[in-house]
Amino acid sequence: MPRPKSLTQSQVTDAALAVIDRDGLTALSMRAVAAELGMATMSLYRYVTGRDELESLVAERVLGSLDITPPPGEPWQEQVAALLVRLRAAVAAHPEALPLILTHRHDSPGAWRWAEAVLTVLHSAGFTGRQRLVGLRGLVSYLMGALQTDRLGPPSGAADAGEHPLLADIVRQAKDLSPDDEFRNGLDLLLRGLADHLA
Amino acid sequence: MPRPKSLTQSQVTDAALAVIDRDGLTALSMRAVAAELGMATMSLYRYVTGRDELESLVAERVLGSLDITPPPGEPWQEQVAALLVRLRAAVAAHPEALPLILTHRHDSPGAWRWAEAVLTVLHSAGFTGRQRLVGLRGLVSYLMGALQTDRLGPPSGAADAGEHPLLADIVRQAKDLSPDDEFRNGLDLLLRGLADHLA
DNA sequence: CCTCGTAGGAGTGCGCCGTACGCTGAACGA
DNA sequence: TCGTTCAGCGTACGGCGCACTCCTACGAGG
Repeated sequence: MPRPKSLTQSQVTDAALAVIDRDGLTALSMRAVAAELGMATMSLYRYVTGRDELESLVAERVLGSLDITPPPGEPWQEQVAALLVRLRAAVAAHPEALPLILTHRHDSPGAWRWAEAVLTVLHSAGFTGRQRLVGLRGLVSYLMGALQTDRLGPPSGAADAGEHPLLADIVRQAKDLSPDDEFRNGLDLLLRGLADHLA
Repeated sequence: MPRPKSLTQSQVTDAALAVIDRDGLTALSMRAVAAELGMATMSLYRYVTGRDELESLVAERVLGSLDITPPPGEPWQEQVAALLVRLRAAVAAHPEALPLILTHRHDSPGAWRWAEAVLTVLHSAGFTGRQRLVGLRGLVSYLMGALQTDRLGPPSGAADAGEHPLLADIVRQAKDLSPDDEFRNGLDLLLRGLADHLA
């Protein structure tokens, strides 16, 4: 009987993500999202209980869109790697939203589905429950840390070479290694460690 | 000639860290720090250029207090592990300050000294420049991610067992594994991968 | 076709935040 | 004693998240 809603929760979420991508996470405010939609600030509260829920929705938007079917016919290492690379890509598509995703990854259905997929691969590969625990946590920690590192960019080069020659060398070498390759190399370290455990 | 300062920058930093430890990072405000010191808000600006500098100082307080001498006579794995465990302990002593530390770790002299120490161990162990790059970045990413994971606590158990049996199993098993042991186990995965590279 | 209950958009205001600016008065050399 | 300098602080401003209150206009019952 009454007037129909003119927006959906999904549209509000999109607007929030657009603000974050364009102006950064610090620019995210109810006022900014409302402006993005051409509405009054308080109108948003018809679709969302508050800022916290809006943040959850943004995180779930990113985490819930993952393809969690591991590439068939590959060894378990490649299947795990593919799942990690996909998650990394999805988050890296919205680098400014990273802190939100880190905060909400423990109450996101999308993140649960992804974790279950990784665990399924490890289970099929023959890892015990304890090994799966250590493996998943290690992989996820590495991924989250790597995303954070990428987002901050290089160490600003302020470390002077005289006092920290090896660190300066690292900064120099990092220029010739793409973030994607670097991530994959670090990931291989973990996968190698896991394979040793299996044997 | 004028009235002497009644505080030091260090005392202001301590007060900020006290506020963070007691009431959380969101409670950190210039007003709160001033109240902690029994001063008016604007008095703080005599010691600190603004909130940003205060945050840097807090991060440096944590990162700059690290013992960076690796335990002598141990194999390189144990030396690297010790450095990582120490950094983890220092940050975990102020869990609420973690986001600050993550943000400022690239412009912190204390963090540079620590990184140089890790690289020195890897260099002595015979790793090439490229291997040191991948190794350090992998180790640091894992550490940062693990700290983040610990801070968030367990996955809130909301993942229902029916849909995600393996994940539910992980949550159950995690209860019997202390965060310290879990960290060390994940770290061993990386160290094992590194050792393989060396051979 | 008219009427009217109600869903929902918009305005206002409160209590926080960081911080720019300007005043007051204490401490010390002359 | 006086002058100078600067520590400490009061005020004010613009921005934030959010609670509350009005007013609009939609669409079903008669």
